[in-house]
Amino acid sequence: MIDLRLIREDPDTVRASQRARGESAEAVDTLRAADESRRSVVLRFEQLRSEQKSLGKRIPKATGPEREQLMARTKELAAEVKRAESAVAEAETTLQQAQLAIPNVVQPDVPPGGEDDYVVLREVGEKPELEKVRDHLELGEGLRAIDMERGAKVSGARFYFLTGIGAQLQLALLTMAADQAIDHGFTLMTTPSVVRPEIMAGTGFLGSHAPEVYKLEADDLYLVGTSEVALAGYHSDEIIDLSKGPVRYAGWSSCYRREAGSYGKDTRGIIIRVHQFDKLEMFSYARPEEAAAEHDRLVAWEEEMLSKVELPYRVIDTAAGDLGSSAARKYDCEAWLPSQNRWLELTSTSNCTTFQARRLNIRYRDENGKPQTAATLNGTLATTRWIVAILENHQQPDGSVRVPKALQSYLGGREVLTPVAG
RNA sequence: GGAGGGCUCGCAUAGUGGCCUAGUGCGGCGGUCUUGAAAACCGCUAUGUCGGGUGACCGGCAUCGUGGGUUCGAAUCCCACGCCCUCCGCCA
Repeated sequence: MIDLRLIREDPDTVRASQRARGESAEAVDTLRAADESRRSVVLRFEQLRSEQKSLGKRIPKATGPEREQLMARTKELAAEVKRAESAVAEAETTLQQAQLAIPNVVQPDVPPGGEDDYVVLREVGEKPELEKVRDHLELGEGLRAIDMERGAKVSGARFYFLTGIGAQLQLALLTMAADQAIDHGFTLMTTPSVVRPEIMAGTGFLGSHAPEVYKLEADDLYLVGTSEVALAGYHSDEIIDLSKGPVRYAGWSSCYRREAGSYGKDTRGIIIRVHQFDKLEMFSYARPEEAAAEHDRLVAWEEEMLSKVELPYRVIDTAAGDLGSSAARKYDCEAWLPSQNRWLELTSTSNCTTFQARRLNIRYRDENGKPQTAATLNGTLATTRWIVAILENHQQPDGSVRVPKALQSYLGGREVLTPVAG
């Protein structure tokens, strides 16, 4: 939810942001008008209410004709106050709708444009030179690590089993990520997979993302698509202490996504779109002035993980039109995918500035002890999808897969995963 | 699924129509006293929003789980809902 002060004091910045995203700049004026009309009806209500209260207080002491007169006047006022009050309620609804229609203000240096207008910030590592490229599914099936067929049999398309070494590999990866996060001062959390509507709405996923979200209709609850939702909700309606720097959580959870409208896309294996996967997510609460620096730290920690698993990757600065509604800036790390000769998103880190926290009412106290809205940030440290890149980049001609050094101790010292015969 | 209890300014509690401008205790902050500390005593101690000066200030209004209703007037009475807890039942 956008800051109304910004709309009042610097609407041009918001208009520019809307244009960069490819969205309506007029929405800014709609919001300004709603803000002003709300203020005027609030003023009227408060004046009437004030008169009603002060006259009402005189009634118990008044007698005779004075009392009659007061009663008559306050009775009138009661009706007027009621009308004014409903005008306020109406104006507030209008205001809120206009406010929710505007996504977060993008940071000034975010590239404008859509999905393909990202800027590559850096490319790290060497793409492997492979004579014969097997894709991750062929490799995974050879290792008896991935079972798509039975996933579909049991749960439908886009579900899978990780079996044996596949399950072990995921556990190793997530555990390594958790250890790294803990080393950097994060508090490890396992989080609820199911959340209340106000939490899901507060994190911004019920806007344009709504069709992506699983809803448990009978219970009016939602399945989370990332532990970001639960970790953002964790401190909702609280005033937290940020005086000693950002508060950091690492959430370990399964993630659920409907992937509506993506039928027929990326259907092979566990590449891009599956309904369920596991993730280790970083989440930071920070003072707004330190959010950009924290964002840089999050991306650095993602790169640390990528280098530990020895993957060639690049970092892109996502264009304005491809940002989620809560994000003011987003960096993605994409690993090389040999089987498709392209880059595959493995991590995504967003600076949501105060947008998400305003809606969830998450605040901190500034130097003067005054409550201020906090900034929130999130970033991926490892997911099931990383297995795809690891298998493909570290494959060997015989179908075996080299285990990156840092990961070996998490796999009982194994240096290579070898195909199972038969 | 059934039954019961609860929801008040950080925590704990008081408050059954106007004396509530929501009291008290704890905790926290500041001060007095003290060589220092403790104790004691004194003071302060929510959030949002609107308006005015637009500097750390002044005033109004709202908020006692949420939304309605009754009333000149609601923390208090009525209705609906939400959430938390306990017990019983059922259960991977």
